[in-house]
Amino acid sequence: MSLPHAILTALLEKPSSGLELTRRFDRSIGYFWSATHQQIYRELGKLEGEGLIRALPSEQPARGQKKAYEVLPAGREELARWTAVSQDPKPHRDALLLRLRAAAVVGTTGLDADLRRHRELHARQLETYREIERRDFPPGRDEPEDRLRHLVLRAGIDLETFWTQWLDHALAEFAELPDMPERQE
Amino acid sequence: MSLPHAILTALLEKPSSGLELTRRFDRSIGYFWSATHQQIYRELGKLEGEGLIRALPSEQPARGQKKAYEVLPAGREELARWTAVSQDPKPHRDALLLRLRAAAVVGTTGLDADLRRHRELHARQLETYREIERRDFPPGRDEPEDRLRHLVLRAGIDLETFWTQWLDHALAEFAELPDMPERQE
DNA sequence: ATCCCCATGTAATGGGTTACATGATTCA
DNA sequence: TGAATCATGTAACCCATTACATGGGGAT
Repeated sequence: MSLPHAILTALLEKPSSGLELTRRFDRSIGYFWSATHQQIYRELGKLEGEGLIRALPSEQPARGQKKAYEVLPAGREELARWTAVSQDPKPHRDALLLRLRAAAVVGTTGLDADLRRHRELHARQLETYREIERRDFPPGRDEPEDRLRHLVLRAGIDLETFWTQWLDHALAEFAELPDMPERQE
Repeated sequence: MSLPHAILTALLEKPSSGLELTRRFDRSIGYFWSATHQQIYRELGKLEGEGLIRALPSEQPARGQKKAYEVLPAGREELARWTAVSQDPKPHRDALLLRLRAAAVVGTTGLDADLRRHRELHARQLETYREIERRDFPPGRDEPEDRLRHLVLRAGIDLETFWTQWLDHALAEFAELPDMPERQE
């Protein structure tokens, strides 16, 4: 139940059309709450129906036409309410860890290539985050909003750092391991 | 598409009934691939239909009766195939980070209490992991299967360590922040 | 007998993913 | 005018979540 609130946040930061939102979900918000354009359009329709946002009164709302939305006061209130309310952390799901556990039973054949690939993906994401940090949070500025957003970015940086290091560790273990073909018991 | 493979792994480690599987998902496998008993029963039915597992031929399969399953050779092959195949990492979704970003716009009221709560939950999970490590991986043993499973546990330990530290950091920032009521712009 | 817990399920709902459809604009 | 791209959507399917249902066994 967080997609609508992700959209409200993004729209408060800057009123946008569906496609602009989609692009911003690919870049920034989506780093910790991903969404496809289909989800976004569906949700924009719902939010408008509930009176939390409205289409900016400009062009004709025909099919191929841009339609920008802005947040209404009710939407801002809903977001503030949701932000303040206590929520339990969702249980994780990590397919790579699951595959390692499976590999302990059926053998590690083929896994290390993918571990290397994941390592590179995480390293690249880490580099992306560091660029954003250099660009958006140069030393010196410290408005409260900046500090909060920087904190979020820091979580991303530290998580990607963890994963690259852990994968290095895992690959080192793999190098020492006997090949572990899948043994029929 | 990983739940069936999580179940195959668990059943290879030890043939079990639906409820036993549910309990083990609550304890160990579920730490990185959670599932409820409804999901598990549904999936057990599917896996049996596909000929990947079978019910152990023992008791009568009446409604209130235990029914244990074991993995068939086809199931082991499917798991080995899935383990070896390259997979893209799924995009994350983290509601807490999203709430922080929302807080940068609508104010931080009420958030720090929940940050503290999350910190305690992560600290407790970390303690659980450390106990498992002491119990299951005492110094000295290093069968290949153990090293893989230990590697997975290490990921859990390091992730929880990261979160407790990051939340400490976040709470320290909050303490310094002006109260940031939600300002209407 | 009744109550509670164990064990296996069914049904309804909702969100996410993938594939496809349609109109508008731009450019060769 | 035809192709490519932008922009907004629809539809179908799958998976996860929540609530409920049913039967068996043990304890008081």
